[in-house]
Amino acid sequence: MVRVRFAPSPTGPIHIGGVRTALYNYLFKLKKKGKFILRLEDTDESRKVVGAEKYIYDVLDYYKIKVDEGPREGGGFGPYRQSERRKVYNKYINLLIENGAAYYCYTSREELLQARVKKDFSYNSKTRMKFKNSLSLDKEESLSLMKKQKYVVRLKVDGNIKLRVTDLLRGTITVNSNNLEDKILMKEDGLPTYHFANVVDDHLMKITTIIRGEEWLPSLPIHKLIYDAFGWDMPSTVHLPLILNPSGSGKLSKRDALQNNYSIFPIKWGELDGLKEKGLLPDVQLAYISQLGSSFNSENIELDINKMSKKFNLSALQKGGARFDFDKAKSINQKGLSEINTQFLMSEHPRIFKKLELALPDQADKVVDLIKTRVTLLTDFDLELKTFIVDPVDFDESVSSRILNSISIVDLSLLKSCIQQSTNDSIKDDIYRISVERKLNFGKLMQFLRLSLVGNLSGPDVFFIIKMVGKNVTLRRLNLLLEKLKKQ
RNA sequence: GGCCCGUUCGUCUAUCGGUUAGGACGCCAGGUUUUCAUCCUGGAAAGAGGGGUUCGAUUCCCCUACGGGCUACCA
Repeated sequence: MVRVRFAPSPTGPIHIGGVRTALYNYLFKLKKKGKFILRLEDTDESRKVVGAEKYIYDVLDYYKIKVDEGPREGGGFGPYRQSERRKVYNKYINLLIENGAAYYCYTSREELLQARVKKDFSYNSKTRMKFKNSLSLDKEESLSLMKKQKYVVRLKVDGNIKLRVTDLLRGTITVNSNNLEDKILMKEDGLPTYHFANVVDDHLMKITTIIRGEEWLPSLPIHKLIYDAFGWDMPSTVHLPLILNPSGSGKLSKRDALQNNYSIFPIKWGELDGLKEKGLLPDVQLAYISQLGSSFNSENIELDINKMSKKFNLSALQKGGARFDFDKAKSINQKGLSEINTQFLMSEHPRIFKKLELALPDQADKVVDLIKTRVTLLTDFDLELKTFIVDPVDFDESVSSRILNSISIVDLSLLKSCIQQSTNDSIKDDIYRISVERKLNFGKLMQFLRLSLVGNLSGPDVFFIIKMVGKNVTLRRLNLLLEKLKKQ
């Protein structure tokens, strides 16, 4: 049974990199018919942010990623918040101390800071005896210090050992243990560090495959040593390439997103807009992210997460970092919108279509049916729907003056009676007949009609607009423009 | 600085030693459309550099360069 985990730390809004980690874990779980575990890595009291846990759940709900076991769902391997697992960590750290794989360290933060002034300093097999710890002191001294002051627990890493770790994506990585530190496993506050909690929990929660970001690759040898110290098998690992800024350098940043009007967050966080607010459909976000840094889902893009999972394969993953490209996401969104079920779209985003439904209760779905094929982002609907909701206030004067150069206001006014007497289906033919009879440019007449309806020369088919808003509104708008021009 | 990972069109990627190096987004041109958008057709555009191995290297190895990550009692 495949068991994967998504293990964010509730220190703020998760961003698109975290979403991708969650997505790949979820796709792998679906494909393998396994379990998806949510574990909150909240061992840093000082960095905990109120609302961050809720945000994680909101985001998973938004994407319809279902958690099999987690803080809210429960499950046989809980608790699923690391802050609630102190007893577990205490038990296992004692095991390591007993078998000599870990030791107590009484070195203060200040002393460490001082030691680090030398830039190549490392707390390891070569230097540890210079510090106060349970290896350098005799038993009584150590015990009395433990009572008197705060201490941490460190992993005892033996020197000059050739370590081999294997990553499913990157193959075997060899590291000399001299390059590793005696990492802190338990902090002064009695909570574990990431390295320790992660290993203990992954083992206890029977995680079979760890899929996480590349930033964890350097600590993999440390984790391997901890597994070895316990005599546990290490789960397989996949270290995903990082998502990089679209331009410039570095991993995806909030700043770059703000400057270039996109977002690295899924949904709103405080004042910060998410990709949702930027107008991307949730399915589209996932589909785009799924192909970032992999060749997966790039041809015949699949938006349905269940169908996506059938095609999913770890071998499609790329090793190099990938730049985020909002334009590509937009293009997928455009396709997604044109194919989406209109009723579903309208019910999922009531706020966008509320005014339209009030203005044209009977025609709203027909309008949306057409407009969804014309827009790229959800946020584009506002402008496109406006024509069907309110009369235009401003008219493009460069267009009206160009038309008046070849057609008089009197002739333009003929459009009114023409529309008045026509049925919806015959308007086009009737206007064409007038243009022939009066030797008027048909194109210009059409432009004028469009100008009156929309305010400029863009927008959907003129006769579609007339059919939707009705003859009365059409005539009103035509009048509005004619009156305005007469005054000039 | 040290350690680790990486490097194919502007961007995301295909290629598992022999290809006119393919696709997608973006860009440019043309077509369809009464307009705009869509849609259709076409175009420009890539193997970081240097050494090997090989009949042959984008593909395998080494070096350099460049990019990225880690280097906390943060995850």
